[in-house]
Amino acid sequence: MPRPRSDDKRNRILDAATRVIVTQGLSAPTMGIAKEAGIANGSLFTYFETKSELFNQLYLELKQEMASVAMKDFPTEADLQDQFFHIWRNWGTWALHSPEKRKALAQLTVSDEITSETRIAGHRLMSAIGELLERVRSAGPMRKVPMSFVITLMNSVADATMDQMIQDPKHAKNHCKNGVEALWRMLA
Amino acid sequence: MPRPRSDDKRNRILDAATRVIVTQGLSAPTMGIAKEAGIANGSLFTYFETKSELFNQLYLELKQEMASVAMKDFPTEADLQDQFFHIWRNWGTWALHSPEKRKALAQLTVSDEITSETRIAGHRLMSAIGELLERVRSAGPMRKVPMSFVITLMNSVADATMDQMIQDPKHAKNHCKNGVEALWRMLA
DNA sequence: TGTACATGACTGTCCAGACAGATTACTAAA
DNA sequence: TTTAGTAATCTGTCTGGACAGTCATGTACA
Repeated sequence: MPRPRSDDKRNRILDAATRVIVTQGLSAPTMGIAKEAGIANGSLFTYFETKSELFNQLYLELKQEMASVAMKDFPTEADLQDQFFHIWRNWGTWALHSPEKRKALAQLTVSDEITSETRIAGHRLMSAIGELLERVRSAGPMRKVPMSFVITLMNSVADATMDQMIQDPKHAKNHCKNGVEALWRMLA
Repeated sequence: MPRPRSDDKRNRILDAATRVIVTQGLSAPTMGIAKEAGIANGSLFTYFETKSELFNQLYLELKQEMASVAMKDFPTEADLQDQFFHIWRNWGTWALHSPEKRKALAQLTVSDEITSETRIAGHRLMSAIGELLERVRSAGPMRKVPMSFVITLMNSVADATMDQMIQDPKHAKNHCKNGVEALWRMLA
């Protein structure tokens, strides 16, 4: 057997990319990412064929994390509103603890390096939340509004909320509550 | 007097930039913008010192247009909700007629080429709408929520609405109504 | 006729990705 | 346990292309 590729190194590259993207944006040289990860820039390309590939993988990784964080300790038996508040709190906590990951994800989301296949795969990761949202939508004032619109709305309110929490962490809990209540008024 | 700089040419550059940004993103070569505007690439730099400068100017120009479109035929005497619906309809119409400008503006907004001074100047252009929004906020369930948060929320709902309208123009009017009603439930 | 704009070839810089040689993890025969 | 063999990764230098901005020359307006 030949020399194996290390998962650890792959993760170090993804982590490094996250950090570098936050400070330098998506135009950051691969060289910088490699250096930050503690490897030669050439090695980066054995783990990710192209820079674009790296960004797409990172997008999925971050989206994945965001989805699984949201569902942590999910209260299966609680009522719909409590379930929603739960997810919201999880997101808030995550945003406060990993502001870099969130920033990087935001940059990747608006980038056109991310292919539509990657985006679709990303959506699939969020399907559990989508189903929950669907149950809220179909019973409220937005029952005749396309689901895609409702998803977009939820995402933007969530984003705005997390921004506010990060910008003014002292009242984070309050902002979190304000955000989810605003969403709830909108769709329930 | 020497040969004068032409305002027309300046506008042609800004228009060209809008179009090129939509199809190629902000990394579009200045060469392409110049060609699209029908001038030599060198000339672009007599009108805008740097590429960054061009983008900042374009951002302001678009923001300006968006603000003035919003206030067109403003019903000074109507009640608050009607005034808001009016603005919303104007935005919708604009989005349908100038989808390119909207896309370009969206790209510029998230770019870090746009300085904070430019952003502040951009906000000033929207102050009329801000004051209106303030009157709604201070009388509703969000009266204890920071204005900055409310502005962000309005912007995201507006964005989501316009996206939906462009994506499915047949039911644009409906989507427009759905959007503003969602906003209204949220803050009034 | 002077002054500023217009032009497009040109330059210096930057960077993604290739490459050639060094290194490593692992296997299997001795 | 040692050793030789193998196939992959790792490294850092190198290259080819792209691109923002310059500049020398030409041109048009007052």
